[in-house]
Amino acid sequence: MATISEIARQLEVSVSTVSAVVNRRGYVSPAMRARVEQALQDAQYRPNDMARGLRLGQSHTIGLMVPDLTNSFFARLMRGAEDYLASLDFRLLIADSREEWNRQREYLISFAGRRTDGILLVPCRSTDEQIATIPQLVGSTPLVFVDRSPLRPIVDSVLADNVRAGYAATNHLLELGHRRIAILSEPLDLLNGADRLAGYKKALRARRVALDRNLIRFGGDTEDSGYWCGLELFKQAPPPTAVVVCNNLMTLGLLGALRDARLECPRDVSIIGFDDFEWCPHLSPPLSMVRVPAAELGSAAAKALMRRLRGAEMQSPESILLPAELVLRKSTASPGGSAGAIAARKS
Amino acid sequence: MATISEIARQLEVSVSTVSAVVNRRGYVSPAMRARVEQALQDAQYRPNDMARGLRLGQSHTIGLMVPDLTNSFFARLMRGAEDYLASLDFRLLIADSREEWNRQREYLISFAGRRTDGILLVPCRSTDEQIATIPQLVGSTPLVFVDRSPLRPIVDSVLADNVRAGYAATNHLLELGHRRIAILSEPLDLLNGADRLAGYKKALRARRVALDRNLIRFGGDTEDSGYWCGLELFKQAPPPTAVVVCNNLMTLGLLGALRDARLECPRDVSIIGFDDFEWCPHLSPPLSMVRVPAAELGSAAAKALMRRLRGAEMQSPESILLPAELVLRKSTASPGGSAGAIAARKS
DNA sequence: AGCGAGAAGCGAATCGATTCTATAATCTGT
DNA sequence: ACAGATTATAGAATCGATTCGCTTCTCGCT
Repeated sequence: MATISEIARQLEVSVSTVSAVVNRRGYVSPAMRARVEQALQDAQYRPNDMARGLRLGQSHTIGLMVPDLTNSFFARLMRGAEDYLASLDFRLLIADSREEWNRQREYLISFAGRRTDGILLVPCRSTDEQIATIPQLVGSTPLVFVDRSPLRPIVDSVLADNVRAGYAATNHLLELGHRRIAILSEPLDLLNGADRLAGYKKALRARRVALDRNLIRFGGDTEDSGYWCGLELFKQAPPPTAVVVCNNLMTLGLLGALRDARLECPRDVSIIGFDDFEWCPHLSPPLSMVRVPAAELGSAAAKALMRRLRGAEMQSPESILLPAELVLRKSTASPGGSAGAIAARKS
Repeated sequence: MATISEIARQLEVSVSTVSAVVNRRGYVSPAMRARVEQALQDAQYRPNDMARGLRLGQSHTIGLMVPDLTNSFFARLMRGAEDYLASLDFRLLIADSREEWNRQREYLISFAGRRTDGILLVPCRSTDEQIATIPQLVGSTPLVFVDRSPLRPIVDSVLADNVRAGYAATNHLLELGHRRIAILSEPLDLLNGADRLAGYKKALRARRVALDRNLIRFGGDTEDSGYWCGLELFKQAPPPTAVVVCNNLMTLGLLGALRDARLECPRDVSIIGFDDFEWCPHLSPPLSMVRVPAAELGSAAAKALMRRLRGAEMQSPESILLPAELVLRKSTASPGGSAGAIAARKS
């Protein structure tokens, strides 16, 4: 592939002239410009981004790490970030930690090695000590947490308003008349898991419904964990009449557990999940969900990161909350068994 | 972030010595090695990949472009490629063309600019002329088509055995007794769309069932196109009793069309889709699918690309076909209406 | 003692761009 | 016609690594 100095030699001009043409800056006569542009065309010249990045000390690249790219929630988040960044002519480097700290670690080091200008991180589950090492891994690269963040935020974060979302989901079930409401929570190591559970507790307290520890289960971000936690829940006597499920994969798992326990939704048990996805309307039954605005999280995070990049270096960590929306379909009903699909409303 | 020469100056040694330690090559005394390693540790040194790549003339990076990252099929394909490449210490640069030629074009140029060592391309729908320009966009970067390829392959490609898959799906319906079998095909600009349709035709011919042009519809890779094509199909008199749908998004759309046309699956119409996905078992009804081995496509393509990279430059284009598998659930039955779930078998 | 081999480390060129400075050429106004 | 400004181009340093060749030093062997 042609280099700028090859072009210059061939034209018998200096590299600085060719560079001036490529970057449209400096004084170049129209005649010279035309001659150079023709040569660039002919040679299929593409500037070497590594050389350019080395010289400029920046790569025009943002790293984005998510815990599971096959989860459409994160794919949509990525699109939101990509749309915004592409408009500023930044490229996105995508990495998938698969919820494994070691992968995440390797990728962060790789981001640092490539000198990405900034990093958007949906952190994988990890211990506090691991989280604390992140700044050392990425050096001085600006970083923004998206969707998930450590309990004690160390840098900017962009999250859904999970307390309100958890509250709204639980409250909807309470309004339908449920009193034995279970929750399939995420681990509490990250803020969104903790916040959703907090919202759940808050809603119960507001209605003076006693908290039953047996109705709180902790799963992971897998279908399996939803399945097994679900089976355990329904083994209890009396079983819960409704379940709040804190992410989409666990929701699918719970659906499987219902099937195997020969329970019908929403007749025997109501379900409300998190992280709406495209095929929810086609499931049986069509699932009521808390729709977390994935794409908006991505773009808002990208925006926050860019703000850090240009100036604003030294400001204290900031946390942005985006509202989530309750989408009601057919998986929730009154505990008696009567159909109870209620008009959708904002949380 | 520390550079190699800063480390060298601080230690009062030459950069070549530090480099030798970093890369474990050349003669360095144990004492010196220890001293340098300590300094590297302390300074959190990470080699600058841009500088290294510039010098070495290679980036240790492979570009992967897919038409839709929110489609779990492509996400799984990506994982297959990533797993294999990570084991060789290559990094993956992921791009999402969103089925738009211009995006794909920009990303390919960006890949070339970064001097990716190779490219894995699931091409977006495009005209023959557009396809023909691809080699110019990427220069001499080795390229492998994955999952989709142009009708006349110009470089290596790794595909599913789509003729056999289309044949198997259609044949299954024929065996159940269907005679009016529609197909929701993809456009014929790329090989897999054409091949699946060819398999369909071949199966009909083998059973001496006449081809009805009205039963062949062309959609895109969207839920919408599946919905509208589906509505049109069922407006006909007599309507088809079964449909082969050539990708997963159209399948979801068709499901919506069935609902709106008040048809029940499989009682009124049988459906068999392509590109199995995780939540198929939870749909209503659980969908029978042709499972295309997404991860295997990804890893096989990565493997083929690496083969090109080390030697084998000058060999003629090669095409690898991977078998697809028929997964039968509850969306297919005999046309009379009797349930007809049949034990799964290999295609 | 003399010689060569190998070890240990240094210095400089190089990759492909950008950009500052220097210089040559042209133009402007009086 | 000439000082001074402006325009057009060339040259060289620089970014952060790698790597080749060179020098110096230490041994071991005869």
